Amino acid sequence: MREKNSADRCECTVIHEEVVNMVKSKMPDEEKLYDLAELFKVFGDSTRIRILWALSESDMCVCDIASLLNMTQSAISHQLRILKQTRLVKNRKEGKVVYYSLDDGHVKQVFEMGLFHINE
Amino acid sequence: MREKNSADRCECTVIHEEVVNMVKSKMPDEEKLYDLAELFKVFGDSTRIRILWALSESDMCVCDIASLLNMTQSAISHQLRILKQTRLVKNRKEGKVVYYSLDDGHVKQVFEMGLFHINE
DNA sequence: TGAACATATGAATATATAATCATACGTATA
DNA sequence: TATACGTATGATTATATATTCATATGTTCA
Repeated sequence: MREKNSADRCECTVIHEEVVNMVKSKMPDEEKLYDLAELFKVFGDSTRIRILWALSESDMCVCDIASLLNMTQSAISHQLRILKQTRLVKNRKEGKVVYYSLDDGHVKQVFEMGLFHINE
Repeated sequence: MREKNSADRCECTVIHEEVVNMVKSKMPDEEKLYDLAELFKVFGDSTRIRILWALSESDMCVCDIASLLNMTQSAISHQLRILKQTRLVKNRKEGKVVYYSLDDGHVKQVFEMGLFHINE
């Protein structure tokens, strides 16, 4: 029955039904794959990735980052919010100044994985 | 002089000029970070990530994938083109049928890295 | 050769999202 | 307490991109 519905939607004959069923049984939860895509999406923007890279070198305040990347304070602040929501960065407030830093060590590992691929 | 320009753009005083200069000297090439963002962007779509995951289980033809993911053949075909351009998948033709498979082993590693983060 | 089918693709549409702009908020200090 | 400054944020705009739709391409087989 599920196959029928799929066939309706994909408008083509299932060529290898056994393969499809096997793969379907092994696929992770839909939700988990969506979360994974969301995580990668955060890394998939050059502004955010440059912010993350910068923070892997040193904690910095919003103004520092804006200066470093030659962008407006507002643009940086918006992106930092996204990075914070994803728990990739955290911040601490000292008076008027807010310092941002990486929230965990995985960020660097994900970077290295990506560069490894590119450098081939 | 570079600092002046940055200050113009970021519309705020550089708070820690030494930090900014230090980080600036350690940042990878702009181009490399853009490439990295582009790579992650490809992973940052749930359709593409589900395709990649499926192909990590078994080679499949376009029709199989469309059936598996309950999407149209056209949508899958468009996404496969992007995955092929990024050299994440490759294909072989057998008659009318085109079989897609992962182009290298890094894909799986990148997945695992991402899931590791999510599962915390 | 013509019909059927698997796949690819250009154009159009719909939606997501990054940057900008104006402004609000919070803190230090004069 | 008024001003200056660092930061945050809602609304708008501009752009990117995922999907759909219609159709083209290429292959098999009768």
